[in-house]
Amino acid sequence: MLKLTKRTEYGLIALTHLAQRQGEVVPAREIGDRYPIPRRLLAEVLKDLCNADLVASTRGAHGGYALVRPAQELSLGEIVSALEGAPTVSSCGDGDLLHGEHSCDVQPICPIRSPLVEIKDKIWQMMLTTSLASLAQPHKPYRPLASQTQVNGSVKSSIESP
Amino acid sequence: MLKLTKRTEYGLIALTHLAQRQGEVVPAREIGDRYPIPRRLLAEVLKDLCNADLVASTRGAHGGYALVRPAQELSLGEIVSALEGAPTVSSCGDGDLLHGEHSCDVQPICPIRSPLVEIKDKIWQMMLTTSLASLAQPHKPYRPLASQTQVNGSVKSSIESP
DNA sequence: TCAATCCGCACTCAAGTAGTGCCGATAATT
DNA sequence: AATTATCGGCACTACTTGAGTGCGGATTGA
Repeated sequence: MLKLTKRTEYGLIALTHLAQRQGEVVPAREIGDRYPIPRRLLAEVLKDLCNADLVASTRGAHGGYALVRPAQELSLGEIVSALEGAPTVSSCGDGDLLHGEHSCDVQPICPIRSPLVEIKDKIWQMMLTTSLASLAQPHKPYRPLASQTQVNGSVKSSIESP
Repeated sequence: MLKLTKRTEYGLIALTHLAQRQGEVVPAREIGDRYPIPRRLLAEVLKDLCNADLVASTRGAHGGYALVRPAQELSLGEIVSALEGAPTVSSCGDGDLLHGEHSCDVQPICPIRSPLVEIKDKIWQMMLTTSLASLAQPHKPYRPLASQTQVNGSVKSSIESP
């Protein structure tokens, strides 16, 4: 339903916490104490981040986790990719579609493949160009993008649905 | 996992088809014949689009569906919202968060709420400013956004994951 | 040795998604 | 009036994914 999972949410919280103690080795327990995240799940998430080489783990007493790169160089895209895979948006178009390849059972007459892929890539690009550091900062008020595919007026703002 | 559902995919196919016959009343059967979409599911999707007043239905023989507005004035956001609700991205921040309200069990120390909401809104804004008409057109090659939160180099391009 | 920590396997439970069946209501055609 | 093509609504099954948990083993510092 186009939403990020709890895993990602927890991962972002953990990474943000690690970012605040850059250079230090922080045990998972400390993070679990500070935020209402199920300990066991947090461990799972940290393991994934470790496998993706976004954090480094130290075992044994006084062990824990640490960022392998400064938060400015960690993109949201990498984090999401590590925790739930790259966003796909549509079921077709998961391959290397920017260059014309595809495999989709609605093909070859599927009229929406390429545009949907374009949307996927927009989202993905945004994530790749958003750093963990920028997430940890207090954010600026939202400012709509200058979009290239404008809708002629009459865009409803009744966005939320039950 | 940050993807649109089949319902939305089918809906976009159907709407694109309707857009090509703007003004005409097209039976669901015609759409079902042209694309490998389960008939029954397609009917379900069209019903939802009808309830959301994106298409109008005519019953009886020679009945069918038609767009209520030209495709240029139909936003992707409206369509997605009709078929699967507005994107939430994070579990917290589903209310009117642009103006400071929130309810989240990780609050008040959740360090990622606002930024995640910001991301959600970026995605949402993109969908609201993308028209159905632009989806139906052959798309231009992808061009990265000029983003305001650039990552310092070293953004991996190994995007796809198993 | 002991305690704190990470590591790995496997499992339950709930929720969401995909898809289907059936029959009634409506309306043009004959 | 009967027929046929179409939409409308209810309810159901099967599958996939997500959230969360238990347990014991391996590693390392004190």
